[in-house]
Amino acid sequence: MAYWLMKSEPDEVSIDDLAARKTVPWFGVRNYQARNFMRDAMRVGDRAFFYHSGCAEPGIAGICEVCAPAHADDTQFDPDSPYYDPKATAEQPRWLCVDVKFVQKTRLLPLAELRNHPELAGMQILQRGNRLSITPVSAAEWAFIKERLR
DNA sequence: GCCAACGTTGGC
DNA sequence: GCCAACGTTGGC
Repeated sequence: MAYWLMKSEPDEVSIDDLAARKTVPWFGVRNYQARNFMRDAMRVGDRAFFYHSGCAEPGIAGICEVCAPAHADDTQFDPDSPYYDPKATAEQPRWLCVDVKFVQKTRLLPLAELRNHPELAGMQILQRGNRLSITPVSAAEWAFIKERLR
């Protein structure tokens, strides 16, 4: 079982939205590295920190769990979607998503606080210029952060 | 709104 | 295959 950090803009899907909907497809990933994590490395049962980005209070907002393996992201086929990709076809989808289910909402653990812990300095999300929306989290980082989410 | 960093595109 | 230009991400 592996651990992850998954970014979402709360305007689009917040931890409260996930709590209300129970499960959501992780649609809208348009980066090959993040797609490949979903396709090749994420497994049902993996857990992830649900991170709010692009908002007033960026940080970890909760925990979710992968509940379906990677499948075609429907938004790539929808001309009305901002995630539409004209080069994608049903036979050869380009973009995939896993489904995640709600596990718990936590206190908001701000990005600034993550940066304060030397134990977390190696986290990919904290590296300069990092933009990847899905990043792996080590077991040690997972345990350290979970302890501080109470 | 600004800006640094990064990924993608497309001409050559 | 190179690389400049462009668009996007995301914190501040």
